Amino acid sequence: MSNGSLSQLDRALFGLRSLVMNGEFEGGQRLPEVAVAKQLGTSRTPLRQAMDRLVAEGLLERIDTGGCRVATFTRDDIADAIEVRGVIEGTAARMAAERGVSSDLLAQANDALDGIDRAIRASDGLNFECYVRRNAEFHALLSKFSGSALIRREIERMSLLPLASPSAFLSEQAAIPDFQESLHYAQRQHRAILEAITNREGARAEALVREHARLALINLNYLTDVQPSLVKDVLGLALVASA
Amino acid sequence: MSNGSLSQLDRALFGLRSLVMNGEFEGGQRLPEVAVAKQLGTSRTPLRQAMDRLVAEGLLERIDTGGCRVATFTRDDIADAIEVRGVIEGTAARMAAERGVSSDLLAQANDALDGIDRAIRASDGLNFECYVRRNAEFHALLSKFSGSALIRREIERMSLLPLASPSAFLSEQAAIPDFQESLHYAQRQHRAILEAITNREGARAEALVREHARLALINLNYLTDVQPSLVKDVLGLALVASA
DNA sequence: GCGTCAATTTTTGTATACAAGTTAAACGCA
DNA sequence: TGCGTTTAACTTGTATACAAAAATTGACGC
Repeated sequence: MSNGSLSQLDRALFGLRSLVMNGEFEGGQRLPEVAVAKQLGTSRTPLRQAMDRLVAEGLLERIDTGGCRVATFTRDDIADAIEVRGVIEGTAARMAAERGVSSDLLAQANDALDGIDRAIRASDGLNFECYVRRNAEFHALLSKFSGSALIRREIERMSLLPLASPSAFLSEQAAIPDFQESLHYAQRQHRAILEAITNREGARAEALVREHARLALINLNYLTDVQPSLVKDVLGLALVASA
Repeated sequence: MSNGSLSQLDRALFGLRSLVMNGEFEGGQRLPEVAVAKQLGTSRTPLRQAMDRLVAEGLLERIDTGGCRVATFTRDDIADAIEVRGVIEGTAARMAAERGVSSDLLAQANDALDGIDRAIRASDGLNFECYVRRNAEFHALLSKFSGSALIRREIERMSLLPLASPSAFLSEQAAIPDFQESLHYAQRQHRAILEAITNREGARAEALVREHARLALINLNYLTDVQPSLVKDVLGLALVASA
């Protein structure tokens, strides 16, 4: 059961999540179990489990009379999700500062930030793939810093919501000049966050992380207002009403 | 399916949650599906769904090789859960202050607090049942104030964790004199929170709610340190290691 | 006496059948 | 034509059967 090959449940979970995120279903549409199960090449039992999990993730919602539908999000929903993610990440940073972080972990975070510096300042332009990887690494370490499994789980949870994750908008904007400047700004925030945690400045760390999270919101607005042509490529944006 | 009688899933969910919360199973014990299903008088299918939901709630955890076990909590876990609940409730309060709350909702909250006053100052001593009801009402309104369905859901989620809810420790301590004084303190915090929200003082509202949430932590410590005889009656405390 | 391997038993993961409920359509009637 | 009712098709909820995997037991050798 725990071997390399995926279980039917995992197949159904990944498959359905991908279908929904890519906007294969109309927002608000009911998902008939038999049809979707056939589409995913599995039976109703694991599909049903997958649906339950996606309901818990917030991607689907239950219908009173039975079954599930695809959830729809307003722009305000996305903004709230980003804000809450920032609030919990901020709590992780504050806890890290208050409780202290091992020098080993701090060094790992420094490494990640050095990697981001190299990715940004590469002689042959931005190494985008490397930036995304290192950025994810830094945020993962941040949630680890808290020392609380609960906090880590909650941050992961919030990051599963469409467009709420720290790297939700990265892949679409690599070529936009304005955006490259924004990466430098983000990196300065990263450095400040790590400094605050190292200096045990809890309130500062928390405030910085909250502000840092708002970059996702800024990117969302920039994308829909200035570069609407890219909107169709952003994973999960199809679920946002009138976007 | 949506009639008055409970579905098998609901029966399994409520039944299993109650069994686990009451400590009917050893912490860390594996839950064999067939046996538990028989105990709950249902079949494996709805029980399995119920288990999935309890895993999402954090009450059970999945075993790599299959199945579920009862989750165990350290005192630090409880403290973290209370802190995160406070942080999110605090965010709800701050958002309420920033975005503004309709006078109708504010009036309802005032009513709830008036009810708490009456429950505390009743001529024939504390009306405890009334206090609990009104307290829950106030906290429900607080999460509603945010105007965000996401925030409301997250607060509900955190309150499901054992001992993290705003009324987790109330029922056990009604007879303890020290505790009655603590109710007055809590009520002054309630009033201050509502005042801050009314005055659009976001930072103050957030800080007050965070501090208010810590009452749960104080009650937990008081209970285990000063009144260990009551420990066995507290719902969910059986899941806490060495308590 | 203890560790290791094999066989057995238990337990889970998955598919499927069936019943009960829900939605949609067809039909009749005003 | 519009509306209410009945019927039909579909969809979900639940139980159960079966196979594959894991845990347990017991035997055997060292």
